Amino acid sequence: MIHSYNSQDKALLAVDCIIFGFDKEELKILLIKRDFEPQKGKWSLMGGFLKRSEDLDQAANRILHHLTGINNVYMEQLYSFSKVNRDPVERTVSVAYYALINTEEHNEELTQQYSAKWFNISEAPELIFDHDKMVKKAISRLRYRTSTMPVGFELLPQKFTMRQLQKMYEAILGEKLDKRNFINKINALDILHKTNEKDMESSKKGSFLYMFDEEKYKRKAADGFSFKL
Amino acid sequence: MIHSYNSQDKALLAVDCIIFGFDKEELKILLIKRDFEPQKGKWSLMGGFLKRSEDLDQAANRILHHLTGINNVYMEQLYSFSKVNRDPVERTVSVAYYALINTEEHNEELTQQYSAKWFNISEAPELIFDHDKMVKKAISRLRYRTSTMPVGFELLPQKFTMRQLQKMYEAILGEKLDKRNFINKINALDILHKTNEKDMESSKKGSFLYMFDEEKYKRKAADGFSFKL
DNA sequence: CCAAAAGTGTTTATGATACACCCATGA
DNA sequence: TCATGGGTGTATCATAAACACTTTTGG
Repeated sequence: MIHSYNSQDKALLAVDCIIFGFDKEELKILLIKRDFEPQKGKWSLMGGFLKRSEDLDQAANRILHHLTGINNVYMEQLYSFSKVNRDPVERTVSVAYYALINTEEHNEELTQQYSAKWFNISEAPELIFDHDKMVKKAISRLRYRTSTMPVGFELLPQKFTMRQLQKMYEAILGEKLDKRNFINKINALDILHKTNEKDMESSKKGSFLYMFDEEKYKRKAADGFSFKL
Repeated sequence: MIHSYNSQDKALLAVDCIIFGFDKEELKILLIKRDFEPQKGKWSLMGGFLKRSEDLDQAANRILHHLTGINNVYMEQLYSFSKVNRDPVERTVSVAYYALINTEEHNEELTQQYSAKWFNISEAPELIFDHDKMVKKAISRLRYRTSTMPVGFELLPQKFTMRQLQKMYEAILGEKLDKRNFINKINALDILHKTNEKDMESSKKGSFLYMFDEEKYKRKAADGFSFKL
């Protein structure tokens, strides 16, 4: 075994982002239509290459920002994909990240520049390379994550109704939930703040708006409380 | 954004292996004493660099084989570590893998060549670079994995007693389990095969040896059964 | 006055936990 | 005969799941 660094092969390191959004009913992903080879014209995840001056988290944030104009969102490293010929042009290892963003907040000019489009996860087109695998893995990780941590609020506006929250969880988990059990569970967690405001759009009666109380959650978490949906 | 591949920075891609073993009482990791710079003489994980001709899984297996002489063990990709200066010599991104092996089966000549040594996880020395972080993450992943999949049998001989199995889970989870509840749960899973043989080493009465019935598990899993310890 | 969504508790079932004694055997 | 670990079942508790009616109000 040779331990000298300079005799080693180097590889291109890419970062691909699975960008999740939610639009009242369905979980969505943001895809771009490639305007460059290879596979020009096909749909793919937004990606880019790692620079010498940044780590992978920074690269993922930069790439997300390029496409959406958004910073400071929930992002998590998913997995590194490395099949030798996964990219036909050059040996490239890709580290996949997934992000949760509020679809309302992205910069539409930018996404238009990239011919990006939101797709329901159930209706997304076939993607290039191994990107379909990445998406599949991202959904599975997201399901696990949302059931063990208060992750997902990033997909909603700051103030949201219980029904919106429930629909979001249903979209992520891919199953219907019981309304009363859901509310009981969420209330038992005691990490939401009920505002006095009502959302009047979805019904005549109106429904109360809630906010995620991150500080409260952090205090409880530090105190040994463990989130479990 | 530039899409040409050849204008991009390349990086060294390393693979580091967290190698877990179990010796009747304690969860252990196999560490090597570095005989090369940087940090010569310090303890570290076994690692190596990705070659052009292999993917990360293959690299991890190759590296594990180099140190232990073992092939075909349970291995799982953990996470990619990429802090810009994590390796002082050169920009290196390291993909961590963890493996579960039966400590009885490794090749001691090889491990001696590398000045490798087994440490109880609670007594392991400080490691170079970010390897401590890797180990911590590996333990946490291992705990999750063992409680949702029949993973861990790899740490035991093919035939094992209920008590050994329980001790193994206790070592991984870091907590004592109730003997009766444990056996009830394992039996309810119905994925072990009870042999007629007894292990006579640990007691005068002797205790029955069991084997993991992988085929049975696979059939059940394909049928929607989900492992839950 | 009625359609449409909001809000609200209790009962039942299931799974998790706690717990103690007899058995077999070699020394 | 006794010390050591092996083996076994039940009762209780906690959490999850099932379930239906009343309220509000804009049209």
